[in-house]
Amino acid sequence: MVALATVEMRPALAYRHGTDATRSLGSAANDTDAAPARDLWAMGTRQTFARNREIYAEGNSADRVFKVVSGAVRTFQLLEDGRRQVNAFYLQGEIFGLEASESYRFSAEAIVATQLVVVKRDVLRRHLLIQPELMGDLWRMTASELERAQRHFALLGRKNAVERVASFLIAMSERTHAGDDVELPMSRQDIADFLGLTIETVSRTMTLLEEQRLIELPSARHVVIRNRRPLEALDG
Amino acid sequence: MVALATVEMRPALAYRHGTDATRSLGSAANDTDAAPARDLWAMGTRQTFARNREIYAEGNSADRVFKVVSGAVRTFQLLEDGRRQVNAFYLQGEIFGLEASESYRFSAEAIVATQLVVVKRDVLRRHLLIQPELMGDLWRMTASELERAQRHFALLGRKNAVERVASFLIAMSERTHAGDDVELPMSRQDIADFLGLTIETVSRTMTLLEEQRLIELPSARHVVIRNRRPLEALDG
DNA sequence: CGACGACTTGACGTGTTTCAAACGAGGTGG
DNA sequence: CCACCTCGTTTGAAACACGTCAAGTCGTCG
Repeated sequence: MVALATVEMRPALAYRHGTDATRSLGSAANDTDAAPARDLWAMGTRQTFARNREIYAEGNSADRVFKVVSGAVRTFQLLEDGRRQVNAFYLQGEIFGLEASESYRFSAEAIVATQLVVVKRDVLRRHLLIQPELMGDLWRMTASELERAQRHFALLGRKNAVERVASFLIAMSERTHAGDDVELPMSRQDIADFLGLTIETVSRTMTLLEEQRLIELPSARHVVIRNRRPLEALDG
Repeated sequence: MVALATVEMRPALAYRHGTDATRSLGSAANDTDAAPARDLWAMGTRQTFARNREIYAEGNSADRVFKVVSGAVRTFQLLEDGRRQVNAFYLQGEIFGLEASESYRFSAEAIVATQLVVVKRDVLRRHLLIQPELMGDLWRMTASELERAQRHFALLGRKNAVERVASFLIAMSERTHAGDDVELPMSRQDIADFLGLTIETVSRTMTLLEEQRLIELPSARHVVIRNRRPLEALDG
């Protein structure tokens, strides 16, 4: 798919691929040129959501983009028969809700009490008129989501329960950048629906990893990575 | 994710979402304004690949974009232990190989004898300097890929073998737009690696669908959809 | 302290994988 | 033209991983 990003547009708003989306759309770093209103997120409003509160629903008009200030968010789809597919989790500094289409294709909920920066579509649109090179950033953000989706998809394709849970824990530990201590904001059910497993299998697998001394479980939501290498070996 | 597409850039190169990518990047329709070299693909070169020939490998510099003229292409990743995850199939008129990063994240191979239009990254880059609004098209193309990946991912998440195969057949019949007759260019192994199943399960499932009169199988690669509704019901 | 929700553990059932063999279409050579 | 080979596909039987159903434990909050 042709890497153009660095070529025709100066990376005023550098996007670090595949990792966090913190610095996208001019949030923090690389603000070398001091054009006014370069930081899109500064134009946003803050909003807090209580645990399990809906942020938007699938099918709603996609009129806002969000960035997580604190807390955690899940996006998901409900299948007719009640099965739920959790599409992604978004943690501090990560961006979600950017759609190329008219409406949201997933629902979004706060997993725990969550603070967000919200930018309205109109604002983003007006911003784009002034700064058309922002379009490149939108592209890279979507590309990054695509990469994440493809990675996740490879995981669901041909991996067993242990590999899935291990991959998940490794990914979480990398995203929270808190070393070997991982505080999970989401429930076992969330994890299960994310990994395409049942809650019981997730639980049993966690216990198994603990028995094998790969992790410790001081509490259900607190995981300590004890032996990272073999855990990463289970990953891709 | 904020629908901006139709707002700040005129859809010189309309992209039909989620379906085929034929008309993207100015190939055919909507060329209302007759700027020179508006059709990017006209600037490409043709290239043919024999069955099972590599088009590019994972990790190669992402220096070309491709459009399928005839034939079919698969993109995939190989896991260390030899397992293969087929990421996508590309049929006539569809575009692949567009990366926002520096290198290809999948390998691509011709499934059957395949003719492609190839556009070099340099050409696309130069094109973008003249026509920066093309960037919006790149974005929409990536967004469309994302949508496809997410759809596929929901499929792998929580669906059984029958549902997966049914979804696959429905999707193929829609993409080939040849009514109820679907000619499958890919092998059972390709399908299995795409759906996250084994070749035996795919085969058994096909037989099962035939026994239930939902499809006919004049030959292994030729599927006739006999009863579309119940098949679609198995889909999402 | 008691109750509720989240998580864990156990026993059992089942769908998919695994291993193995047979089948069938297409191609080659006698 | 038929025997033979090959490769992809189908079919069968058994093993296994994960799901299901059910009970129990843990932690939190009133």
